[in-house]
Amino acid sequence: MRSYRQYCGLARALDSVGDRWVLLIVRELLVGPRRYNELLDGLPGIATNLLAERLRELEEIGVITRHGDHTYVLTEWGQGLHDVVYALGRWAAPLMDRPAPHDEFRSHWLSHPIHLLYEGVDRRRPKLSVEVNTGNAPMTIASNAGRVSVMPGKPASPDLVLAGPPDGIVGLLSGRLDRAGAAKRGVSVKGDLRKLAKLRPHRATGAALAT
Amino acid sequence: MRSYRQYCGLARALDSVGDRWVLLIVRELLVGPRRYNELLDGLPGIATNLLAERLRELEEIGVITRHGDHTYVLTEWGQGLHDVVYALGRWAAPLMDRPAPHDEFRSHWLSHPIHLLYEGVDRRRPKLSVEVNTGNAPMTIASNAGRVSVMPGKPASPDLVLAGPPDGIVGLLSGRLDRAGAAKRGVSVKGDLRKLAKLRPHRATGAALAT
DNA sequence: CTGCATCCGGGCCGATACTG
DNA sequence: CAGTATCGGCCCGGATGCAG
Repeated sequence: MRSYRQYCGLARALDSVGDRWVLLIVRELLVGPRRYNELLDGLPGIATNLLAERLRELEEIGVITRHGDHTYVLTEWGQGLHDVVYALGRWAAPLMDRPAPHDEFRSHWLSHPIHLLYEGVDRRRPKLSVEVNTGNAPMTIASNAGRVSVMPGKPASPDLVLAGPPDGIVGLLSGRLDRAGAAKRGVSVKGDLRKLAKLRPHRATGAALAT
Repeated sequence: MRSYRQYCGLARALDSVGDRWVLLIVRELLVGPRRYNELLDGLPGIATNLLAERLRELEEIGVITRHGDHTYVLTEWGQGLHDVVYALGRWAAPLMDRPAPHDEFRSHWLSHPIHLLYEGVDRRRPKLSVEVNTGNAPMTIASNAGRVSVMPGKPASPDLVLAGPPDGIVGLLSGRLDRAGAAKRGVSVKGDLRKLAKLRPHRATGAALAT
Protein backbone atom coordinates (compact mmCIF):
# COMPACT_ATOMS: atom_id res chain seq x y z
CA MET A 1 0.00 0.00 0.00
CA ARG A 2 1.07 3.50 -0.73
CA SER A 3 2.22 5.22 2.44
CA TYR A 4 0.21 8.08 3.89
CA ARG A 5 3.50 9.85 4.65
CA GLN A 6 2.23 11.34 7.88
CA TYR A 7 4.16 11.38 11.14
CA CYS A 8 1.22 10.00 13.08
CA GLY A 9 0.78 6.68 14.87
CA LEU A 10 -2.51 5.90 13.21
CA ALA A 11 -1.14 6.62 9.75
CA ARG A 12 1.90 4.45 10.45
CA ALA A 13 -0.32 1.65 11.68
CA LEU A 14 -2.46 1.83 8.56
CA ASP A 15 0.65 1.88 6.37
CA SER A 16 1.44 -1.50 7.91
CA VAL A 17 -1.91 -3.22 8.41
CA GLY A 18 -4.35 -1.04 6.47
CA ASP A 19 -4.18 -3.13 3.34
CA ARG A 20 -7.16 -5.16 2.37
CA TRP A 21 -7.34 -8.61 4.09
CA VAL A 22 -4.43 -7.91 6.41
CA LEU A 23 -6.37 -7.62 9.67
CA LEU A 24 -8.50 -10.60 8.71
CA ILE A 25 -5.31 -12.63 8.32
CA VAL A 26 -4.32 -11.44 11.78
CA ARG A 27 -7.73 -12.50 13.07
CA GLU A 28 -7.05 -16.02 11.84
CA LEU A 29 -3.60 -16.11 13.40
CA LEU A 30 -4.83 -14.79 16.74
CA VAL A 31 -6.43 -18.19 17.29
CA GLY A 32 -3.11 -19.93 16.76
CA PRO A 33 -0.53 -20.93 14.14
CA ARG A 34 -2.02 -21.74 10.74
CA ARG A 35 -0.91 -23.30 7.50
CA TYR A 36 -1.49 -21.74 4.11
CA ASN A 37 -4.55 -23.78 3.21
CA GLU A 38 -6.04 -23.35 6.66
CA LEU A 39 -5.73 -19.61 6.16
CA LEU A 40 -7.38 -19.88 2.75
CA ASP A 41 -10.27 -21.76 4.32
CA GLY A 42 -10.61 -19.26 7.16
CA LEU A 43 -10.59 -16.33 4.74
CA PRO A 44 -13.37 -17.10 2.26
CA GLY A 45 -13.12 -14.77 -0.72
CA ILE A 46 -9.40 -14.07 -0.64
CA ALA A 47 -7.38 -14.74 -3.80
CA THR A 48 -4.47 -17.10 -3.39
CA ASN A 49 -1.95 -14.63 -4.76
CA LEU A 50 -3.15 -11.93 -2.39
CA LEU A 51 -2.78 -14.22 0.61
CA ALA A 52 0.76 -15.08 -0.45
CA GLU A 53 1.64 -11.43 -1.01
CA ARG A 54 0.18 -10.29 2.32
CA LEU A 55 1.97 -13.03 4.21
CA ARG A 56 5.24 -11.95 2.64
CA GLU A 57 4.65 -8.32 3.57
CA LEU A 58 3.59 -9.19 7.11
CA GLU A 59 6.74 -11.25 7.53
CA GLU A 60 8.92 -8.43 6.21
CA ILE A 61 7.59 -5.88 8.66
CA GLY A 62 7.81 -8.30 11.58
CA VAL A 63 4.15 -9.03 12.32
CA ILE A 64 4.39 -12.75 11.58
CA THR A 65 7.07 -15.39 11.26
CA ARG A 66 7.14 -18.56 9.26
CA HIS A 67 7.87 -21.75 11.14
CA GLY A 68 9.74 -24.64 9.59
CA ASP A 69 6.61 -26.72 9.21
CA HIS A 70 4.99 -24.20 6.84
CA THR A 71 2.90 -22.61 9.55
CA TYR A 72 2.53 -18.87 10.08
CA VAL A 73 2.64 -17.39 13.57
CA LEU A 74 2.20 -13.91 15.00
CA THR A 75 5.31 -12.36 16.51
CA GLU A 76 4.99 -10.79 19.92
CA TRP A 77 4.45 -7.43 18.26
CA GLY A 78 1.91 -8.99 15.94
CA GLN A 79 -0.02 -10.32 18.92
CA GLY A 80 -0.34 -6.72 19.99
CA LEU A 81 -2.89 -6.38 17.21
CA HIS A 82 -5.30 -8.32 19.43
CA ASP A 83 -6.53 -5.06 20.93
CA VAL A 84 -6.99 -3.52 17.48
CA VAL A 85 -8.97 -6.46 16.14
CA TYR A 86 -11.16 -6.64 19.23
CA ALA A 87 -11.76 -2.90 19.32
CA LEU A 88 -12.99 -3.08 15.74
CA GLY A 89 -15.13 -6.12 16.45
CA ARG A 90 -16.68 -4.54 19.52
CA TRP A 91 -17.41 -1.35 17.60
CA ALA A 92 -19.17 -3.29 14.85
CA ALA A 93 -21.39 -5.21 17.27
CA PRO A 94 -24.48 -3.15 16.33
CA LEU A 95 -24.04 -4.35 12.73
CA MET A 96 -24.08 -8.00 13.70
CA ASP A 97 -27.77 -8.53 14.39
CA ARG A 98 -28.32 -10.67 11.31
CA PRO A 99 -26.08 -12.30 8.72
CA ALA A 100 -26.43 -10.77 5.27
CA PRO A 101 -27.79 -13.10 2.59
CA HIS A 102 -24.45 -14.26 1.18
CA ASP A 103 -22.30 -13.98 4.28
CA GLU A 104 -19.83 -16.74 4.87
CA PHE A 105 -19.22 -18.12 8.33
CA ARG A 106 -16.59 -20.36 9.91
CA SER A 107 -17.15 -22.04 13.24
CA HIS A 108 -13.82 -21.05 14.71
CA TRP A 109 -14.76 -17.36 14.32
CA LEU A 110 -17.04 -17.97 17.31
CA SER A 111 -14.01 -17.84 19.56
CA HIS A 112 -13.78 -14.05 19.17
CA PRO A 113 -17.26 -12.96 20.24
CA ILE A 114 -17.12 -15.56 22.99
CA HIS A 115 -13.90 -14.12 24.34
CA LEU A 116 -15.55 -10.70 24.28
CA LEU A 117 -18.53 -12.04 26.24
CA TYR A 118 -16.66 -14.15 28.75
CA GLU A 119 -13.32 -12.42 29.15
CA GLY A 120 -11.44 -12.63 32.37
CA VAL A 121 -11.78 -14.99 35.30
CA ASP A 122 -14.89 -15.21 37.46
CA ARG A 123 -14.84 -17.86 40.18
CA ARG A 124 -18.61 -17.83 40.44
CA ARG A 125 -18.86 -19.25 36.93
CA PRO A 126 -20.14 -22.84 37.00
CA LYS A 127 -18.18 -25.65 35.40
CA LEU A 128 -19.85 -26.30 32.05
CA SER A 129 -19.32 -28.02 28.75
CA VAL A 130 -21.28 -26.88 25.71
CA GLU A 131 -21.38 -28.39 22.25
CA VAL A 132 -22.07 -25.84 19.53
CA ASN A 133 -23.05 -26.88 16.03
CA THR A 134 -23.00 -23.94 13.69
CA GLY A 135 -21.04 -23.19 10.56
CA ASN A 136 -18.73 -25.81 9.11
CA ALA A 137 -17.60 -27.75 12.16
CA PRO A 138 -18.61 -28.47 15.77
CA MET A 139 -17.08 -26.39 18.55
CA THR A 140 -16.78 -26.80 22.29
CA ILE A 141 -17.23 -24.09 24.87
CA ALA A 142 -15.79 -25.14 28.19
CA SER A 143 -15.95 -23.36 31.52
CA ASN A 144 -13.36 -24.47 34.04
CA ALA A 145 -12.04 -22.84 37.21
CA GLY A 146 -13.82 -19.61 36.39
CA ARG A 147 -12.37 -19.32 32.89
CA VAL A 148 -14.18 -19.91 29.58
CA SER A 149 -12.37 -21.41 26.60
CA VAL A 150 -13.35 -22.35 23.07
CA MET A 151 -11.99 -25.30 21.13
CA PRO A 152 -12.73 -27.12 17.90
CA GLY A 153 -14.48 -30.50 18.15
CA LYS A 154 -17.26 -31.98 20.27
CA PRO A 155 -17.02 -32.37 24.02
CA ALA A 156 -17.12 -35.90 25.43
CA SER A 157 -20.22 -35.37 27.57
CA PRO A 158 -21.82 -31.99 26.96
CA ASP A 159 -24.13 -30.42 29.52
CA LEU A 160 -25.74 -28.49 26.71
CA VAL A 161 -25.97 -28.87 22.93
CA LEU A 162 -26.76 -25.90 20.72
CA ALA A 163 -27.32 -26.00 16.99
CA GLY A 164 -28.35 -23.38 14.46
CA PRO A 165 -27.22 -20.25 12.66
CA PRO A 166 -24.47 -18.15 14.27
CA ASP A 167 -26.61 -15.08 14.99
CA GLY A 168 -28.99 -17.19 17.05
CA ILE A 169 -26.17 -18.92 18.84
CA VAL A 170 -24.42 -15.69 19.73
CA GLY A 171 -27.73 -14.09 20.69
CA LEU A 172 -28.31 -16.93 23.12
CA LEU A 173 -24.78 -16.77 24.53
CA SER A 174 -24.95 -13.00 24.96
CA GLY A 175 -28.37 -13.16 26.60
CA ARG A 176 -29.85 -10.87 23.98
CA LEU A 177 -32.13 -13.73 22.92
CA ASP A 178 -34.04 -16.10 25.16
CA ARG A 179 -34.87 -19.68 24.23
CA ALA A 180 -37.94 -18.65 22.25
CA GLY A 181 -36.19 -15.85 20.41
CA ALA A 182 -33.33 -18.12 19.50
CA ALA A 183 -35.77 -20.79 18.37
CA LYS A 184 -37.30 -18.28 15.96
CA ARG A 185 -33.88 -17.95 14.40
CA GLY A 186 -33.63 -21.68 14.04
CA VAL A 187 -31.62 -22.56 17.11
CA SER A 188 -32.29 -25.88 18.79
CA VAL A 189 -31.33 -26.44 22.42
CA LYS A 190 -30.74 -29.67 24.30
CA GLY A 191 -30.20 -29.22 28.00
CA ASP A 192 -30.54 -26.57 30.65
CA LEU A 193 -29.91 -22.96 29.60
CA ARG A 194 -29.80 -21.55 33.13
CA LYS A 195 -26.17 -22.43 33.70
CA LEU A 196 -25.29 -20.68 30.44
CA ALA A 197 -26.57 -17.36 31.76
CA LYS A 198 -24.25 -17.70 34.75
CA LEU A 199 -21.18 -17.68 32.49
CA ARG A 200 -21.67 -14.02 31.72
CA PRO A 201 -20.10 -11.40 33.97
CA HIS A 202 -22.51 -10.22 36.66
CA ARG A 203 -21.72 -6.55 36.25
CA ALA A 204 -22.98 -6.57 32.66
CA THR A 205 -19.60 -5.89 31.10
CA GLY A 206 -20.57 -7.62 27.90
CA ALA A 207 -22.96 -4.74 27.25
CA ALA A 208 -21.11 -3.79 24.07
CA LEU A 209 -22.19 -7.00 22.37
CA ALA A 210 -25.67 -6.90 23.74
CA THR A 211 -26.48 -3.49 22.32
CA MET B 1 -15.29 -0.85 -0.73
CA ARG B 2 -16.28 -4.29 -1.74
CA SER B 3 -17.74 -6.21 1.18
CA TYR B 4 -15.87 -9.15 2.65
CA ARG B 5 -19.19 -10.92 2.98
CA GLN B 6 -18.28 -12.60 6.24
CA TYR B 7 -20.52 -12.81 9.29
CA CYS B 8 -17.77 -11.55 11.58
CA GLY B 9 -17.52 -8.34 13.57
CA LEU B 10 -14.08 -7.49 12.30
CA ALA B 11 -15.10 -8.00 8.68
CA ARG B 12 -18.20 -5.85 9.20
CA ALA B 13 -16.11 -3.12 10.79
CA LEU B 14 -13.68 -3.16 7.89
CA ASP B 15 -16.56 -3.09 5.41
CA SER B 16 -17.49 0.22 7.05
CA VAL B 17 -14.21 1.89 7.95
CA GLY B 18 -11.60 -0.19 6.14
CA ASP B 19 -11.47 2.07 3.12
CA ARG B 20 -8.41 4.17 2.56
CA TRP B 21 -8.42 7.50 4.46
CA VAL B 22 -11.55 6.69 6.47
CA LEU B 23 -9.92 6.21 9.87
CA LEU B 24 -7.74 9.24 9.29
CA ILE B 25 -10.88 11.28 8.72
CA VAL B 26 -12.18 9.90 12.00
CA ARG B 27 -8.91 10.88 13.67
CA GLU B 28 -9.50 14.47 12.58
CA LEU B 29 -13.08 14.47 13.80
CA LEU B 30 -12.16 12.96 17.17
CA VAL B 31 -10.63 16.33 18.05
CA GLY B 32 -13.91 18.09 17.30
CA PRO B 33 -16.21 19.27 14.49
CA ARG B 34 -14.40 20.24 11.30
CA ARG B 35 -15.21 21.97 8.04
CA TYR B 36 -14.32 20.58 4.66
CA ASN B 37 -11.20 22.67 4.16
CA GLU B 38 -10.05 22.09 7.70
CA LEU B 39 -10.27 18.38 6.99
CA LEU B 40 -8.32 18.83 3.76
CA ASP B 41 -5.60 20.61 5.70
CA GLY B 42 -5.52 17.96 8.42
CA LEU B 43 -5.29 15.17 5.84
CA PRO B 44 -2.30 16.06 3.70
CA GLY B 45 -2.24 13.91 0.58
CA ILE B 46 -5.96 13.20 0.25
CA ALA B 47 -7.65 14.06 -3.04
CA THR B 48 -10.59 16.42 -2.75
CA ASN B 49 -12.99 14.08 -4.48
CA LEU B 50 -12.01 11.22 -2.19
CA LEU B 51 -12.67 13.31 0.90
CA ALA B 52 -16.10 14.26 -0.42
CA GLU B 53 -16.91 10.65 -1.27
CA ARG B 54 -15.74 9.32 2.10
CA LEU B 55 -17.72 11.93 3.97
CA ARG B 56 -20.84 10.96 2.06
CA GLU B 57 -20.31 7.26 2.82
CA LEU B 58 -19.61 7.94 6.48
CA GLU B 59 -22.78 9.97 6.74
CA GLU B 60 -24.81 7.22 5.05
CA ILE B 61 -23.72 4.54 7.47
CA GLY B 62 -24.21 6.81 10.47
CA VAL B 63 -20.67 7.48 11.60
CA ILE B 64 -20.85 11.23 11.06
CA THR B 65 -23.51 13.89 10.63
CA ARG B 66 -23.41 17.20 8.84
CA HIS B 67 -24.30 20.26 10.89
CA GLY B 68 -26.04 23.28 9.41
CA ASP B 69 -22.85 25.33 9.45
CA HIS B 70 -21.11 22.95 7.06
CA THR B 71 -19.20 21.17 9.78
CA TYR B 72 -18.87 17.43 10.08
CA VAL B 73 -19.30 15.76 13.47
CA LEU B 74 -18.99 12.20 14.72
CA THR B 75 -22.21 10.57 15.83
CA GLU B 76 -22.22 8.81 19.16
CA TRP B 77 -21.52 5.54 17.38
CA GLY B 78 -18.77 7.26 15.40
CA GLN B 79 -17.14 8.40 18.62
CA GLY B 80 -16.90 4.74 19.52
CA LEU B 81 -14.10 4.56 16.97
CA HIS B 82 -11.93 6.35 19.52
CA ASP B 83 -10.83 3.03 20.95
CA VAL B 84 -10.05 1.68 17.48
CA VAL B 85 -7.95 4.69 16.49
CA TYR B 86 -6.08 4.70 19.79
CA ALA B 87 -5.48 0.95 19.72
CA LEU B 88 -3.90 1.33 16.28
CA GLY B 89 -1.86 4.33 17.38
CA ARG B 90 -0.61 2.57 20.49
CA TRP B 91 0.31 -0.50 18.48
CA ALA B 92 2.31 1.56 16.01
CA ALA B 93 4.29 3.36 18.74
CA PRO B 94 7.46 1.35 18.00
CA LEU B 95 7.36 2.73 14.45
CA MET B 96 7.30 6.33 15.61
CA ASP B 97 10.90 6.79 16.69
CA ARG B 98 11.74 9.11 13.80
CA PRO B 99 9.76 10.89 11.10
CA ALA B 100 10.45 9.55 7.62
CA PRO B 101 12.05 12.03 5.19
CA HIS B 102 8.87 13.26 3.53
CA ASP B 103 6.41 12.83 6.41
CA GLU B 104 3.89 15.57 6.90
CA PHE B 105 2.92 16.74 10.35
CA ARG B 106 0.17 18.91 11.81
CA SER B 107 0.38 20.39 15.26
CA HIS B 108 -3.06 19.32 16.35
CA TRP B 109 -2.08 15.67 15.84
CA LEU B 110 -0.11 16.09 19.06
CA SER B 111 -3.32 15.84 21.00
CA HIS B 112 -3.52 12.08 20.39
CA PRO B 113 -0.15 10.91 21.73
CA ILE B 114 -0.58 13.38 24.58
CA HIS B 115 -3.91 11.87 25.53
CA LEU B 116 -2.25 8.47 25.46
CA LEU B 117 0.51 9.69 27.77
CA TYR B 118 -1.62 11.67 30.19
CA GLU B 119 -4.95 9.92 30.15
CA GLY B 120 -7.19 9.97 33.18
CA VAL B 121 -7.14 12.15 36.27
CA ASP B 122 -4.25 12.24 38.73
CA ARG B 123 -4.60 14.74 41.58
CA ARG B 124 -0.86 14.68 42.19
CA ARG B 125 -0.25 16.28 38.82
CA PRO B 126 0.98 19.87 39.23
CA LYS B 127 -0.82 22.77 37.59
CA LEU B 128 1.19 23.59 34.47
CA SER B 129 0.97 25.51 31.22
CA VAL B 130 3.23 24.51 28.33
CA GLU B 131 3.67 26.21 24.97
CA VAL B 132 4.64 23.80 22.20
CA ASN B 133 5.96 25.05 18.90
CA THR B 134 6.16 22.24 16.38
CA GLY B 135 4.51 21.68 13.06
CA ASN B 136 2.36 24.37 11.53
CA ALA B 137 0.92 26.15 14.56
CA PRO B 138 1.57 26.66 18.28
CA MET B 139 -0.22 24.43 20.77
CA THR B 140 -0.90 24.62 24.48
CA ILE B 141 -0.70 21.77 26.94
CA ALA B 142 -2.48 22.66 30.16
CA SER B 143 -2.64 20.68 33.39
CA ASN B 144 -5.48 21.67 35.70
CA ALA B 145 -7.10 19.88 38.60
CA GLY B 146 -5.23 16.69 37.78
CA ARG B 147 -6.31 16.61 34.17
CA VAL B 148 -4.19 17.36 31.08
CA SER B 149 -5.70 19.04 28.02
CA VAL B 150 -4.37 20.15 24.66
CA MET B 151 -5.55 23.24 22.76
CA PRO B 152 -4.47 25.22 19.73
CA GLY B 153 -2.81 28.57 20.34
CA LYS B 154 -0.24 29.91 22.80
CA PRO B 155 -0.86 30.11 26.55
CA ALA B 156 -0.91 33.57 28.14
CA SER B 157 1.98 32.91 30.55
CA PRO B 158 3.62 29.54 29.92
CA ASP B 159 5.68 27.83 32.61
CA LEU B 160 7.55 26.05 29.86
CA VAL B 161 8.17 26.65 26.16
CA LEU B 162 9.18 23.79 23.87
CA ALA B 163 10.12 24.12 20.22
CA GLY B 164 11.42 21.63 17.66
CA PRO B 165 10.46 18.60 15.59
CA PRO B 166 7.58 16.43 16.81
CA ASP B 167 9.66 13.32 17.53
CA GLY B 168 11.82 15.31 19.93
CA ILE B 169 8.81 16.94 21.54
CA VAL B 170 7.01 13.65 22.07
CA GLY B 171 10.23 12.03 23.26
CA LEU B 172 10.52 14.72 25.90
CA LEU B 173 6.87 14.48 26.94
CA SER B 174 7.00 10.70 27.19
CA GLY B 175 10.24 10.75 29.16
CA ARG B 176 11.98 8.62 26.58
CA LEU B 177 14.37 11.51 25.90
CA ASP B 178 16.05 13.75 28.46
CA ARG B 179 16.93 17.37 27.82
CA ALA B 180 20.21 16.45 26.11
CA GLY B 181 18.64 13.76 23.94
CA ALA B 182 15.89 16.09 22.87
CA ALA B 183 18.42 18.83 22.15
CA LYS B 184 20.19 16.46 19.77
CA ARG B 185 16.94 16.21 17.85
CA GLY B 186 16.71 19.96 17.66
CA VAL B 187 14.39 20.66 20.58
CA SER B 188 14.89 23.89 22.51
CA VAL B 189 13.54 24.24 26.05
CA LYS B 190 12.78 27.37 28.04
CA GLY B 191 11.84 26.73 31.64
CA ASP B 192 11.95 23.91 34.15
CA LEU B 193 11.45 20.38 32.85
CA ARG B 194 10.98 18.78 36.26
CA LYS B 195 7.32 19.62 36.51
CA LEU B 196 6.77 18.07 33.10
CA ALA B 197 7.92 14.69 34.33
CA LYS B 198 5.31 14.86 37.09
CA LEU B 199 2.49 14.96 34.55
CA ARG B 200 3.06 11.36 33.62
CA PRO B 201 1.27 8.63 35.57
CA HIS B 202 3.37 7.30 38.41
CA ARG B 203 2.57 3.69 37.74
CA ALA B 204 4.19 3.85 34.29
CA THR B 205 1.00 3.30 32.35
CA GLY B 206 2.37 5.13 29.34
CA ALA B 207 4.72 2.22 28.81
CA ALA B 208 3.26 1.53 25.39
CA LEU B 209 4.52 4.81 24.04
CA ALA B 210 7.80 4.59 25.85
CA THR B 211 8.81 1.29 24.30
C1' DC C 1 -12.96 31.43 -1.59
C1' DT C 2 -15.32 27.13 -0.19
C1' DG C 3 -17.05 22.77 -1.41
C1' DC C 4 -17.32 19.74 -4.20
C1' DA C 5 -17.70 17.00 -9.43
C1' DT C 6 -15.38 15.30 -13.54
C1' DC C 7 -11.81 13.17 -16.06
C1' DC C 8 -7.97 10.24 -16.77
C1' DG C 9 -3.61 7.36 -15.91
C1' DG C 10 -1.75 3.92 -12.91
C1' DG C 11 -1.77 0.56 -9.46
C1' DC C 12 -4.07 -2.64 -6.56
C1' DC C 13 -7.48 -6.21 -6.28
C1' DG C 14 -10.09 -10.44 -7.72
C1' DA C 15 -10.60 -14.66 -10.36
C1' DT C 16 -8.63 -18.42 -12.46
C1' DA C 17 -5.07 -21.26 -14.54
C1' DC C 18 -0.96 -23.29 -13.67
C1' DT C 19 3.47 -25.34 -11.37
C1' DG C 20 6.99 -27.64 -8.06
C1' DC D 1 -0.04 -28.69 -0.36
C1' DA D 2 1.84 -24.28 -1.12
C1' DG D 3 2.16 -21.20 -3.60
C1' DT D 4 3.18 -18.37 -8.80
C1' DA D 5 1.53 -16.14 -13.22
C1' DT D 6 -1.60 -13.55 -15.74
C1' DC D 7 -5.12 -10.47 -16.99
C1' DG D 8 -9.42 -7.57 -16.68
C1' DG D 9 -11.54 -4.25 -13.87
C1' DC D 10 -12.07 -1.12 -10.30
C1' DC D 11 -10.37 2.08 -6.96
C1' DC D 12 -7.14 5.60 -5.97
C1' DG D 13 -4.44 9.88 -6.88
C1' DG D 14 -3.73 14.22 -9.13
C1' DA D 15 -5.22 17.84 -11.96
C1' DT D 16 -8.71 20.63 -13.34
C1' DG D 17 -13.40 22.73 -13.74
C1' DC D 18 -17.18 25.02 -11.72
C1' DA D 19 -21.27 26.51 -8.96
C1' DG D 20 -22.75 29.14 -4.82
